Amino acid sequence: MTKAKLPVEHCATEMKAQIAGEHRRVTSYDVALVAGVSQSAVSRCFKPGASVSKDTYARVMHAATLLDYIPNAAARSLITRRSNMVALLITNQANLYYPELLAELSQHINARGKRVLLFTLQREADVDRVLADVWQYQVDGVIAAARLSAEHIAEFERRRMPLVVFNRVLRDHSVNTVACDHLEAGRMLASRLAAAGHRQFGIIGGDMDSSVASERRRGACERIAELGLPAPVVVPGQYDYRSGALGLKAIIAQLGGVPDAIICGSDVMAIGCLDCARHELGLDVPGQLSVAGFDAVEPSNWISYNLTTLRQPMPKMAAAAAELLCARIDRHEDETEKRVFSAQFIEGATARLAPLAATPPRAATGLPLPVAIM
Amino acid sequence: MTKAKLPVEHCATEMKAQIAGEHRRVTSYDVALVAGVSQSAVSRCFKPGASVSKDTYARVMHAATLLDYIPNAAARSLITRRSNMVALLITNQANLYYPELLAELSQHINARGKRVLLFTLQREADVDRVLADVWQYQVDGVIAAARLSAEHIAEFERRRMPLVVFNRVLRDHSVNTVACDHLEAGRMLASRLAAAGHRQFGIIGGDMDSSVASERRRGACERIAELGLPAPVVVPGQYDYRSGALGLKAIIAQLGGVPDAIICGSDVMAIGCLDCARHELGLDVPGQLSVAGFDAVEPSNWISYNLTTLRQPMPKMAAAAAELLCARIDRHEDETEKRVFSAQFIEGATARLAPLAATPPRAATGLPLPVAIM
DNA sequence: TTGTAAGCGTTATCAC
DNA sequence: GTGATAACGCTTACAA
Repeated sequence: MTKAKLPVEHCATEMKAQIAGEHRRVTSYDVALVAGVSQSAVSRCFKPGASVSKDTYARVMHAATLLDYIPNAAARSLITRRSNMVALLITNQANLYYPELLAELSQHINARGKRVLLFTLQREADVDRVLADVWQYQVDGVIAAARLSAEHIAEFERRRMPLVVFNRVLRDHSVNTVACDHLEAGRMLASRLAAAGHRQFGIIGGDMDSSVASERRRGACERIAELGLPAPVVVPGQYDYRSGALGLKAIIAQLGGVPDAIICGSDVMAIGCLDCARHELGLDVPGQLSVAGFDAVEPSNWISYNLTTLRQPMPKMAAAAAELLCARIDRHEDETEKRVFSAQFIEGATARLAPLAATPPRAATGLPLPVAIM
Repeated sequence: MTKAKLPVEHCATEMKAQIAGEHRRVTSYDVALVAGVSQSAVSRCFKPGASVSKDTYARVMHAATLLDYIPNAAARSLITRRSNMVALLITNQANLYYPELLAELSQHINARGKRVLLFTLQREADVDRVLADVWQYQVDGVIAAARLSAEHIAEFERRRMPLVVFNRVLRDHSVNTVACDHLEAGRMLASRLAAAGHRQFGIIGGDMDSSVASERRRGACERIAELGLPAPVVVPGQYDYRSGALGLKAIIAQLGGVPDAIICGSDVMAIGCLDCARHELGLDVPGQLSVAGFDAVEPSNWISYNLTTLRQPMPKMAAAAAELLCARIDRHEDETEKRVFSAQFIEGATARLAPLAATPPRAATGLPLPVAIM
């Protein structure tokens, strides 16, 4: 009885050897031959929801496993014009400081049946070189966590390439965008600190490469000016630990003394600033000096720091980016949308803060308070 | 005179409109038509080092830019059997704790003209599901920073898929491997601490998912036993900050007192342990208790911690992985190789250490001391 | 150097 | 439900 079943198996192993010898790949045609059906029948078996008889399906699948057959995605994408790949443009810096971003994005994209083709950028300026590669690989869409010029945007439109820009707001451009409102976050932080009586601010910005940090700085400066407080001392930073200490010293030097509060463009700089203030300069934080950052990175929550900071809702943002892109790809939605999330204030313990009642949320955005509805 | 040149431009714009209307892509055939050459001539122009006349090249390139033509990588890979894509399998945990790994790998792979197709794993066990996708996408090779079973390895061989396993040593398998010697690192740390007089150890391991942490634990335990010291108290951990504090308390509870030293499977756990010891339990580190970790993550170097730890040479390891894989892909090198790097000891200031002379490097590996050469 | 023509391994469109 | 056949957009002998 076992003999009756052998022919197929035997044929399959023989064929596998032959295929290997010819340096070919196992194709749907080979499977068809073994299964005793047509090549198109094999193709249908691998297309979810196609009409195939139970019997055909079983024989094809059996032959396929015997031959280790897997459909070739390149050939498929040639005819379907769908690669099921999404390009992700991300700066090394972004991945370094927000490693969870990649994980979240990747999960959401995979969950929608697509894969991530990764393009990491040393600097934001590398976008040019990288985009040329992106076009070649026939990706179905792009998520760009990097700054794109007007020309870049235009090229995406010319090529009808679905695009979602992540954490970079491009005004005057009709582009799908997911971002955290860093300007608002900067304003919010300045408001909360001002409300607690801080008057003289120091600001450690990000380097010129980081639009995120500069938005935060701008927001804080705007709000400080609106409140009629003394002009803050602004110094540049590189987004890293060392910049925190350097920035703090630069601010003290420029000011000829210790400011009331220092706003840092990122948590890592804030932690650098904090360590320097406490351990090098012997300052009492927050007694003599308040220090605040942005991002709520993991260490900001550690006992040694417990930093006053603002959290970007990364998981939500990642989910939104994947959703927006897939809507354009799969449902050909044409309307562009900008989803802007607010940062969440984390009180921490490195800044003196007034009770929240004194600074209602709307005040933080600089908008007039709404009239009570009832 | 401008009119003489217009026909080509005019023809191109007209053709672009038509192509868009037909919902086709711009192909090399379209370019050929505009340039007035054959399709194969266009193909040759995009193949580096092909023989094309200066004139033909210029006309083709002109037509190509007019039409926004870019060769289709899917079609190319179909015929060349090269996708120029490399799959990278990485656990979310690995990316979270070693974000620079991704950047380094990506850079090296891009530098060799290949792209990274990213497959992130929630847990190491997800490898199964993910591998099925990997085969479809016709990648040229795979770097796996995840644990692979013997069956997985066998499948790679059956499919003749080049593979480099990263930071997981698979004994009894002929597989290209790049790793840090975590066993040795564990032994080294135990040796250095023992040499400084620590006798009673506590060990906070990684969870079962992390082979890295368990190798480290095994190495430390081995060495402690060899030295005839009391058996260490070993408690599990999740690789995160919280596990450090929980682990410390569990160890103290089991031991009925504070051990001489605690070895943590990762820096983040070590930092958690350190914060708990100092700020919660009021212990003097390293006066009453030594704490050490592994990895030399960025925060370990911050003033507040200055952790005793061991660094994996990540940049070198990433470079080695890319090199090994590309050698197999591009030069069809068949010999498998295991490149194992040693971790670098970072003294830090959270453990009491004896001067190095007392523990020469070879002793740390458990090998007999070499006879002096001179 | 250039053009012709035969694939690469699928999916899609038809008749049957 | 199933099987021919024509794409998809490219590379690569081979002939000219």
